[in-house]
Amino acid sequence: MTGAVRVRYAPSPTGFPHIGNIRTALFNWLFARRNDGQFVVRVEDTDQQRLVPGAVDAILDGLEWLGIDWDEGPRVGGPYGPYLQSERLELYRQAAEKLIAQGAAYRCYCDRERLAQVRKQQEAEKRSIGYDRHCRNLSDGERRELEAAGLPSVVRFAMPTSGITEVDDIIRGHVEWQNDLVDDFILLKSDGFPTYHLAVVVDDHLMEISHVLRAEEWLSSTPRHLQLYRALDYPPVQFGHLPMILGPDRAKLSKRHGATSILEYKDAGYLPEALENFMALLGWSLDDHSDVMSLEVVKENFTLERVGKPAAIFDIGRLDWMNGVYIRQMDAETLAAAMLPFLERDLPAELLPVDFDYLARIAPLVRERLKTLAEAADMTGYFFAEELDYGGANLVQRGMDGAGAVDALTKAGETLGRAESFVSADLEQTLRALGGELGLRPREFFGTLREALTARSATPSLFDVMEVLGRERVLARIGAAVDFLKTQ
RNA sequence: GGCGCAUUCGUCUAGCGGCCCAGGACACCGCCCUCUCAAGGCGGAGAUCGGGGGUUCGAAUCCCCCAUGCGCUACCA
Repeated sequence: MTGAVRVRYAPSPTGFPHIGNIRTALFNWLFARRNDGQFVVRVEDTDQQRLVPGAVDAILDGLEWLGIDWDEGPRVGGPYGPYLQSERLELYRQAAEKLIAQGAAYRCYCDRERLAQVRKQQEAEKRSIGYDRHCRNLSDGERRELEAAGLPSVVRFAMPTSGITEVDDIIRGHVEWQNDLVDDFILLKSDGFPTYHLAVVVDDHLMEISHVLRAEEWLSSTPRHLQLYRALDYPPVQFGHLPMILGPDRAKLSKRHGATSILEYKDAGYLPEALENFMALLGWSLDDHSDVMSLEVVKENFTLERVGKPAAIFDIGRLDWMNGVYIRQMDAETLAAAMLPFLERDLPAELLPVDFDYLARIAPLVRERLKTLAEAADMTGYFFAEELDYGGANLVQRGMDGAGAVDALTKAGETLGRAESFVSADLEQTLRALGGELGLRPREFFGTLREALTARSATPSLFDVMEVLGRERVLARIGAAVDFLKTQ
């Protein structure tokens, strides 16, 4: 890598950042960190009409949640600020003026109506090449007249009408376009705001960005940017167009694909580590066998050479698996702490606050069963409940009858009441013995006990559950189950 | 319609001329473990490498054509 690496993530606050946007941020960050470079965040808020309130914070909060830190940008400042394009309008205006002065850009007075007309016409003739350059060849006199009439105008770039523009994209390789097929795009809108094309080139230059790593949807705009670099006499950056991330329907990721905002993944119970690991593997790979790896490992090994070209389809099932892997790696305390906010959110209010020490003993029992933290309340609710609802419980296991179940539970209660140890392994031993005496199969006996203690058919190991519940709760629940059976 | 990019199991991918009649992972199926559910272990099915031409002793890997998908084609980014 020659020269200092400075990359940027330049989100537009016209919506909430989805996996694709964040993956772009992640790759830029990875590239910066791997190459001892700087990572800049710049907000591209040049579309005043489509601004979404709160989007900037959602983007920044999302990055912070993931631990993607930026060296310069909103919230942290930096020597190349401001980092909000809406506060840099003068810079773009100057660039546009300079281009006009040297004949590389011109004012265009065409209104939307005429533009629509031109488009319609071209469509009918099946030759669409964008703006027809109507205002490009206006005489000075005509310009003065239009200006005097006070007509609103935009500034358009005068694309070369011959030759080609070529780029050696770090990821795509050599790509070229015929200049006469690129139309005279708008630089400055009539409201004085720049378009993306002008702003991105001016800022990337002024902020001394070395590499532009962005999604592939921008590849088609690259000849425009390259021509702008040339006209402005800026040394061009290195471009790298990242593969897109598509929804399961193979279309560009959007709201209809479920969770859109990165923060929604947080609420859905995904761990930042898992999400990052998952995203890193969307378009990048380390080798032929590594999938679960820490961000640290990804960072150490991240190179653009190993970024793929084909678009990737976002498969939430794989994210679920990855999340489960990371949950299983957590120790009891950490998992409990991670589960806590979800329990506070999802558990019935009367069961709060949650006793953290109790939670920390529950955590290991559900650790290998959780795919997301959002399942925590559902999976652990019975530990906290005062009373269980046996309405849907299967207290009488197949092969037993009601009387047998009452008998089994009663005997179990008596035995447990005087058990010396309430530790899982000991409980298992005594209950297995009791089950044998009662002539019940483990499946029947433990199944009935499980339902009595949890009102569920699937739980962690019965004896572990009993140990954590403790003798008092266990006896109370067995008693309640017996009462329930007797009133049936 | 024009321009551009892409194309290996359903999905994420490995592969950069012979190690590949294609490897790993998720999901799926079966078996084992087992008090249920998971987790874990073992095994299975699943890709004629989009199709067709070349180049080469030899191609998933290089070239050409076609098809398909996606992106751009806005005073949106």
